[in-house]
Parts: sequence; C-alpha cells; structure tokens
Amino acid sequence: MSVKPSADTVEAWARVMHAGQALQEMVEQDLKRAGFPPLAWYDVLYELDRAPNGLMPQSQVQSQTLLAQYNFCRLVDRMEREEVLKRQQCPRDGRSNDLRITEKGRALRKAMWPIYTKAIEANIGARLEAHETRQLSRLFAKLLPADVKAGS
Amino acid sequence: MSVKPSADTVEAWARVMHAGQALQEMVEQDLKRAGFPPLAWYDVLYELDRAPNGLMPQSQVQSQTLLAQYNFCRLVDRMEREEVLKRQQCPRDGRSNDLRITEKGRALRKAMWPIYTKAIEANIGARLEAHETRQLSRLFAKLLPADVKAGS
DNA sequence: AAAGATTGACTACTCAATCTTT
DNA sequence: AAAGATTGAGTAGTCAATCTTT
Repeated sequence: MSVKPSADTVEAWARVMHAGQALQEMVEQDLKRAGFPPLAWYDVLYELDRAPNGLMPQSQVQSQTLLAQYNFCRLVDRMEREEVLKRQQCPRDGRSNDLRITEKGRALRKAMWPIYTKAIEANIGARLEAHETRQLSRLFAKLLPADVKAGS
Repeated sequence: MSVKPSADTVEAWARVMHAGQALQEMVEQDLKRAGFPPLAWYDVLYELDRAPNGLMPQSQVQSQTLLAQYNFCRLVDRMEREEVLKRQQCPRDGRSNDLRITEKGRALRKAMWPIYTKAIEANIGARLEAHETRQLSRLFAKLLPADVKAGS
C-alpha cells in the first residue's frame, strides 16, 4: 500500500505542509490583530469548556494539544496567570493536576470563537467549495491516527 | 461561492490545521533524531542549491519561506555561522544582500534529503493511496495563493 | 522504575525601533 | 517616504535534570 516517494511526491507534500503552516499563521494573525491570545489557548479552553464541570486532568488536556509536557506546563502557567483557568489537586492521583476553566476563561473562549470562524471563512472557506472541504477533511482524518504526538 | 462556516466546518478545519502541524512536527523530529537542523534550513538550502550559481537575493529566498523578515535574518545568521551559506553585497542594489550556498551547504542539503523523504514515506505516504495524495495536493494548491505570507 | 509535573539554562521567536540605500 | 536588513529587549519554546507520587 505504501509507495516510495518520488521527488515530485515529496514536493507535493512540502506544499501541503507549507500551506497548512500558512493557514494556521493567518488565523493566528487575525486573532492577534483582534487582541486575543494564540490559538493554543483556544484549544485548551475548548476542551475544558465542554468537559463536565469545566474540569479535566492536565495530562488529558495536554494530549489534545500537540505540545510537549514541559511546554504545555508553561502554557498553563501563563493561562493561570491570566486567570482563565486554575490548577487543582487531583483527588484520585497525587501526581496529577486537574485544570478547571474559570468564568473569565469561558468568556474568553466565547469571544474568540467569532474571530476564529471569520478567519477560517476569509482564508479558507472562500477558496474551496463545500464538497472540497469535505474531501480534505476526510483525507486528513486518515492522517491523524492516535500515535500522532509531539516529542516527550 | 463562499459558505458561512458552521461549527462542524470549523471543527473540520481545526482538524486539518492540527494534522498539518502534527505531520510537520513528525518530519522535524525525524530530522532532529538524525542530527540534522530544522526543516527551515532545508527550504533555504533547496532554493539556493537550484538557483544559478547557488546565488539569490536574500529577500527572494525569504519570500519562499513563511518567516518574517527579522526572523529570517536570524536564521541566516545561524546558517552563516555554520558556513552552509554566506552573505554577499548585491551589485545591483546597495540595500540588498545576496545569499550564496557553500559546498558545505550543498552537502548538507544532499544529506538531509533521504531523511526527509523517509519521514514523508513513513508518516504520510504509508497512509494514503497515490490518487489521494494527488487529490490533496490539488486542494492545497487552491489554498496557497501569492498573498499567503507571514507578518511584516 | 514509571507517570505526571515542574524548573534552570539555553535557544529561538517577536515586536518595535533603527540604519542604509533607493 | 519606501525597501531591505538588522538589532535590543522581552516572550516563548526546548533540553536535560529534578521532584513527588504511584
């Protein structure tokens, strides 16, 4: 099933990676221009906001992002400093933290959402037809197995 | 032609961005494990290696990457320090630099290539059929117009 | 020993300001 | 003034080492 990549295939993949990077960059820029924090904050707030009681183990939230543990730890530091979430002792396991979203955090996620969707509409939605978006989504689903994870 | 994005569409796009980021991360990790510098170095060396006389204006190389000017400048600092390229005065415009790849730079690009292709084969090629790769490449071509560029 | 989390020291990125040449 | 490039100071990401609990 695997095909040894030719130079052309590799170039095509380089384009895909560059485009993905560029698209994310555009969303980041739109958020920044609107005075909001980076996309990674949204991802964290999104997970917590839909969790029961707005509460999840830190390691579980981390696994939803693509950040390494030490990196995620510092992201949580910053978010806690801005009081959009707080760390709590986990009653089930003394090694672990629970993260709990605050009201300020829920409000921030809500405020970021329209910027996020507008950026996607402007930069992406306007360039592809609906069926093409579905196609793309399906292809990327095949590329995102459970073992996709950044270092450490 | 544009469709106002629904929550589902936005989630699909979030998946696409995450997957693109994860794929790039995997290639970066493979390069690092093999003792090589980041992907951005490869992109720069690739442009210079195929340019006539291995020489191009700095700003032109920069425009091929997704880096901001100040950021690219520091990348060139690091690469020049490792002697894989060197800055030269541009005879046509006193404001501008030319970048010239060195023999060491050509050798580095050549050495990175097999790691690059192997990473793509292992992480990507093995998961999609050839026609799916072509599909994906076509869709991303529509998403990469000339105006895609990082800040400043 | 392994899992979860954190920290110190270092590297890389970012913003705003600057310098030179056009 | 605008284009190309660079720099100082501050922020974020990275690696290896560490601490606590299981």
